[in-house]
Amino acid sequence: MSVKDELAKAYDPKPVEEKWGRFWLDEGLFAGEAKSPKPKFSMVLPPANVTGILHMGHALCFTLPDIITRWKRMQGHNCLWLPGTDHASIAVHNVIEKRLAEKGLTREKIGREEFLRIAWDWKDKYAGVITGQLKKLGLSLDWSRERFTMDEGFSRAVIQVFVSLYNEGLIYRDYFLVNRCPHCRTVLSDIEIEHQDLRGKLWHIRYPVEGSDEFVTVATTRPETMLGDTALAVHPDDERYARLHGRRVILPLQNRPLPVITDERVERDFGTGAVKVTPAHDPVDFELGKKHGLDQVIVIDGAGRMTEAAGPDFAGLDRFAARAKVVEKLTAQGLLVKVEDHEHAVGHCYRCRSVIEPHLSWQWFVRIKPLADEAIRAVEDGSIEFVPANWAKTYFEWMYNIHDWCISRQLWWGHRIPAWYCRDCGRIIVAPAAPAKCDRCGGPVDQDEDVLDTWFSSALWPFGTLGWPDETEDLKAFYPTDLMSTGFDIIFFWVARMIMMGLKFRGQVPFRQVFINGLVRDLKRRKMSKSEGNIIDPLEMIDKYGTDALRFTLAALAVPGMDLALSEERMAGYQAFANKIWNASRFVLMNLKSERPGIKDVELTLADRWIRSRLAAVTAELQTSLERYKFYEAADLLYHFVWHEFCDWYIEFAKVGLRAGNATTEAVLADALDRILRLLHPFMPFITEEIWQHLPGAGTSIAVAPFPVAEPGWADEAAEKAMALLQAVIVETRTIRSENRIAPKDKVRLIVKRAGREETAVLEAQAASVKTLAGLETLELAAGLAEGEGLLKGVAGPFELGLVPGKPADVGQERDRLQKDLARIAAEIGKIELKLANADFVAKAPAPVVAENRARLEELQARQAKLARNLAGLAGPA
RNA sequence: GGGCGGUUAGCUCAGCGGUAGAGCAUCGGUUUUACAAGCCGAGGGUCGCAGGUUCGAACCCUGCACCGCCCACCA
Repeated sequence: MSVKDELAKAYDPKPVEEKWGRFWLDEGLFAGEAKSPKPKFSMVLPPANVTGILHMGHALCFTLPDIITRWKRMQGHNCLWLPGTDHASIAVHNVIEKRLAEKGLTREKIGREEFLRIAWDWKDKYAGVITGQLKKLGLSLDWSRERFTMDEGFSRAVIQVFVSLYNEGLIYRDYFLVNRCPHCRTVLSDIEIEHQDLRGKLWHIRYPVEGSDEFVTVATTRPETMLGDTALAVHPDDERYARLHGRRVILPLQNRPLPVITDERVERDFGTGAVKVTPAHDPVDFELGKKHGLDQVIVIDGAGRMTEAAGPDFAGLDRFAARAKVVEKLTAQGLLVKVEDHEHAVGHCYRCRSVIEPHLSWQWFVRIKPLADEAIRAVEDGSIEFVPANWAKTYFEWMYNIHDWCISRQLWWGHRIPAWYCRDCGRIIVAPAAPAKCDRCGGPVDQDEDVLDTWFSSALWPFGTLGWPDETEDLKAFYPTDLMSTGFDIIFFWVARMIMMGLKFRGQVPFRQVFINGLVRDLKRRKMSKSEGNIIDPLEMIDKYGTDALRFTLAALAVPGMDLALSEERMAGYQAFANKIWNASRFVLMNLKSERPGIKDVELTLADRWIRSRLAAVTAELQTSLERYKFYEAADLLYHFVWHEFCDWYIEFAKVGLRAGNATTEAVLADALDRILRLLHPFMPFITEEIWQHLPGAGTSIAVAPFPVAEPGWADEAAEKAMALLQAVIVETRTIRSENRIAPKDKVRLIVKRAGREETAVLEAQAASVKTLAGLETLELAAGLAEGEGLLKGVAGPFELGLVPGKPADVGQERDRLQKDLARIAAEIGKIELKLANADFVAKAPAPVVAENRARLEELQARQAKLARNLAGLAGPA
């Protein structure tokens, strides 16, 4: 491609994204190398849910690490970023079972085998949707290593982990009260339950005391569970109920005698101080039941319907219908004392939002404490670092209070539990492959019907994807990974478990750092949700504003760990930025001959030296920001530098140099653009690649071009000071013009009173540039400004300016402005004088601070004097 | 009940001990040959409240208020 190729007048992202997206993949630029002398940088992408559709949360969570990866790659790292998908068992079940239901079918009717066939078809068809959408984000993923949590190798890893934990006694089977979702028809772990405060009722029910006319009143939020009561509990020291110790009460509706037990866990102040105990349907009661040896009567089944044990009046009823009927019957029998409003937390399924039912059943559990202890240590000793650090607290809080993890699910889509039960002797065999027969009695065996929690398999993602349990080259080269980027909502679900499993099975942490990004919200700070209708769809945004604009927006809003408020306006702003880059590049390319001229130091103009000095500084600052994952800071830095320094000042100065035929300025311009593109590339990969490829001497791809380093020789304090001086003169002149309504086409004379020798020399040398940028007819240096000639006066740094307009100006505005300025300066002077008058300040503040204040005071006083003179000059002739 | 975060310009947010910042929005000017998705200029804030530490506090400490999350077995 040659420089002569015209760039379109406005940037059109679509063809560019299409072209380079394909190019990067075709060239294999993002493939990690198992054998490489370069330092490695590896990450695994949080596996995308196969039922998923790309949303803004993904866009954020993936764009930020992509910035890091692209940056590392350009710095010469051997980068691997491995993508993949997650089988998402409950979500897939919900989708498929809903479809079956539409045809009047259930999974039980079609059977396990047929169901799995449908699920695999479905997965093959739809997993591509999410991965296709991921590709549109321009992520530098190594698709040649894409994995799926149920692919052959990964499944082998899952089974091996299960077997090995079982053999070590870290996985066990138990008859336990667990959470069950009646809708999804599976049990769930504790963290899959979302507690929500609901306004409910507290029903007060009288239980007759056996062999007397007395009653005891208990309070409950779930009257239907009383059918399964097996005791009544009071606090041992509660004198109100001392008379009941050792006696029995009669359970209404069931006419069953219940023992009265005493336990310190009963809160005397809550309700009536007497509590019904239902070991099969309440977690606390379950424990009380175990402690006191109570019966466990199951009155609600796994589908949320009342069982035979609930009695003929209730059997078969839905739990909520049963509640109404229980209340009705109690009322009829005069046993309902009162009903109070009562707000309390109710558990809901995190997938379908149904009310959770405590459910007594045989399940598999991970004995988690030993794993958690190691995982806690890894964060405590800094082997793993949370960014921002305060998320470690959340992690610790959960880890210290962790409960055993229920990992069996009554579902079919997933990794089937590798446990077999002997039909004859009941022996449990846990093995990687099906045993032919019982190894104890030779009887036939049946495999456990359940599958494993999806999170059990995703916990192995960082090493399972790299080939474990085989000692592959990839595993050796890329484990442990360097960074994990994810949302705080899955710290417990996923991050903590990866740490535990990584340490257990690799003896090493799965990643060095965890970057926690915030939630994407709308401008009113609401969570984005379909029902609210406030979704900002990333694909739609890409379509409207371009991927680069979307990425830059996300980066610019990304304060580590903080939620961000996204708006389309913001994206439009960064689309404009992309366009600005585009046009600045067009300008540079238009002025560039087909080969880049060399840079001769002696030919460097002041502006050339200045932009190189700034470039060096910005490059260094960017480095710091990225190292700390301060994406917003990095984005802001680049935005400001490119737009307000490179475009607004340097290009304008360079025009003067170019007109004079300065080849070095041409070269500096091209070199600065080249560097700017490379600095921007991690944030805006597409537009930077497109433009960069137009530069003479471009390499294969900007994605593998070296990331700029701050050139130590480019820092140039003198140039920065001189530029500040020129900018002050130019801005002051423009302000005077604007305030006095001097039309831009009116060329004015500017008279500058000479100041210090060096400063005056700078101005003199740069007169051509100043004239162009300030729109001057002439720039004259004088020993003083004539008074009373209707000069419009201003102050710029050490200079006093006098402006002579072609036409007489409206001086009223100017007077207002001067007066305002003076007032402001007087206030500031007052503040500083007060400070300096304070003996404590002068004595105790560090010397440089005091000196700074003195200098500032002097400067302000000088400015005040000049402005006052200007005002007086105005007042005269006006 | 425990824990975490927030409160700074109209909006969204930086700043976290020494002159209050950005983007957008607002107002005024402007078709200057890279860009009107532009250019030039301007206005706008006792940094939630009350105490304290300090020569000095938006920033550190204490308390309070209001918002938002997370965890939790008062039925």
